[in-house]
Amino acid sequence: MGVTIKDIAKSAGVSYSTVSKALRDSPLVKEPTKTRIIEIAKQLGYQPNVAARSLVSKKSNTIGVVWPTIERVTHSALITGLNKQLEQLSYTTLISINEMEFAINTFNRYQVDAIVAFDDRNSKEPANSTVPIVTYGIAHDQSPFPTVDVNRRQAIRSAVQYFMSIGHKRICYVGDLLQEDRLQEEKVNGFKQAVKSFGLDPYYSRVVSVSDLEQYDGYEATKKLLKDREPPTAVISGSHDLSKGILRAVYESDLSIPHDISIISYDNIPATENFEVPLSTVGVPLQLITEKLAEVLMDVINGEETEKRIFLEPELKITESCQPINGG
Amino acid sequence: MGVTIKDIAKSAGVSYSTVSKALRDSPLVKEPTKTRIIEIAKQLGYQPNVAARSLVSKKSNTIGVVWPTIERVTHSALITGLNKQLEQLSYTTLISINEMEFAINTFNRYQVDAIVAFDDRNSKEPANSTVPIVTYGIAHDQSPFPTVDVNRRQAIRSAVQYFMSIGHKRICYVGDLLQEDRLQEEKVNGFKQAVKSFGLDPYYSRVVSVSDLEQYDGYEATKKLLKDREPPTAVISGSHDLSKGILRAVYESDLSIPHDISIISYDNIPATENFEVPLSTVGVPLQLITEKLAEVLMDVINGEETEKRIFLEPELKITESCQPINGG
DNA sequence: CTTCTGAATAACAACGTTGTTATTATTGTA
DNA sequence: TACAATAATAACAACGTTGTTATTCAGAAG
Repeated sequence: MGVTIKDIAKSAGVSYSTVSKALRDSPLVKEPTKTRIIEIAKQLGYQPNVAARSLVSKKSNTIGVVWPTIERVTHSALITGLNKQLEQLSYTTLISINEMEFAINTFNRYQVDAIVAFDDRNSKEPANSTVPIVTYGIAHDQSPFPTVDVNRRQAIRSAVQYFMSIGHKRICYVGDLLQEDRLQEEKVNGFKQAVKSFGLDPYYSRVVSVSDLEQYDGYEATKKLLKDREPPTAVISGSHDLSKGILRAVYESDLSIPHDISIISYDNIPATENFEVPLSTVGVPLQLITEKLAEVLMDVINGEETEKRIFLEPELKITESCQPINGG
Repeated sequence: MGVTIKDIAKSAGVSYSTVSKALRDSPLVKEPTKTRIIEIAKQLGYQPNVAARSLVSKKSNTIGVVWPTIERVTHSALITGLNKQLEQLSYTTLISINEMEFAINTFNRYQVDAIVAFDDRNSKEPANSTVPIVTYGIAHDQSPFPTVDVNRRQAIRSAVQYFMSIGHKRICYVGDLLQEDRLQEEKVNGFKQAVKSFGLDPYYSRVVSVSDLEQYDGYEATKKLLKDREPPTAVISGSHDLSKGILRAVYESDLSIPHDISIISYDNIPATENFEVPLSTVGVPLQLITEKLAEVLMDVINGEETEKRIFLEPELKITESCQPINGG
């Protein structure tokens, strides 16, 4: 069925070891022979057998991604980016949506070179794994593997701080998820902490809950929020999708941005799509995250020492969606 | 690094071939020896090396899923279900989000036993693959691989037919996507065809476009729709999420379901979550799809002949969200 | 007390590849 | 012309596993 180097060898009239070298572009094979062999391989539609190759070389050039929460969209953009990043390093990405322990066992059997695990709320400590693991998500101290994480707490804090610096006193955060979600919790905590340490009045500067992170949830929450006697002058949104809904609700209430309300959105996407007003954002650009992840992966593969907790610092990108409180 | 059967053999004082047999539960090994070996294997944390195993057995017990459009949520529930289904057949699922041809090459190198490819609008004919392929999506005739598909056209047609049978004359379909998406097109075509062949007035029974399939899009479209002088008495929704928005918009307009408007939603989920009124649906239950996919996969793996085009017929589930036009 | 039978285990080849070592062909030099 | 030295290719072992074949050993039968 599958065409092997032996088939090519026979067809080219050389030994199979020569074929192997030719295909790996070894200098030990004469140039004309090499090109002839490569040509034949292409003609026969040869695909190297990973099993055989990784059996002898103990390398598979593959990264396994453990992603049990496929249904939550959160990480899909990140995984897409990581996939691209790794492709450039000539690694192939395989994804398992099974439960963490099972997935890790699978990848161990497959001898992938490293594993990326997305932190799940109910993930047990990944069992004994021969393959090195890198986790992404909330860095908890007990984890024995290097973790790459975004400093979400700091992100929201920066946003609050910025709003205060331009005179805002009533700053709300939209995006508290009722269900347990550590990533969201971090942001909420960042906000509460900031309110406290900056001495804002918690009556006006409060957290608004939503049932999910989609556009409609932001819309709904903001509608309610704007009915307050004294609505906020600045809003921080917990996600890009929420922001879309927030904007919609603001416009429907015949208010304008930034004149009546300033807004900053937590976001990983660098340039936000064409809204009426370009949206200010705070967060770590996706590419920075994937680059760091790829870097750490290469480190653990090459057995190099890595920092155990890597916190990526968010960037604040201010556009016309923010304005000083007494500037209009 | 990895512990092999030879390590176990040494530790148990037997030959490695005996270990292999013991772990595969062969009757050629005496019971006490067997249990002793298994015990040692467990202690050492042995994980069989897939590379070696699939090299000799030419089987990997793995199914590859090609899913380049990870960012579109459409198929995530389906893949989750398929994963479960295959797990029960003791197959492992691996996913690649790379472009079709690349992904198929990868899976060929990995010698997966079969590949499931989700039809992508711009998928070229999958190149020469040693591994059998099953596609899911719109069945186009030129494809040389078995295809499993849902008869979306028929689904929408059934809904129209049902509405007519209970007296509705003004029936709208919400869910035309502006971007090219063959799955959506099928539904729209089913609607248009039904309107024509059933002799409905295309002025009142029309297609409403949305920019995406999310809740807010349904909300927005319906808001506009209800402003018509003569809005429809029945609405067919193109997706579950759209339906949520449609319901919301109807209620906000102080209309009631089914008194003022009847609604049927295209959906793959059998029992729809707790809305105010349980939602009527038409579609093929997810489980039926995954079962069929798994079945076809097993067939192609075992080299059995399969039907080339498998169309799953949708089911209509009517609840209180529908009512005869002159019944209230 | 041999010889046979069958159970239990050991030894070995094979899977497709890579890296190392051995062999042959080619060239340059005395 | 003979002999290194080197280039090009061939042969071979190894990776960890499975399935087949060979060996050992106990007990049964003669």
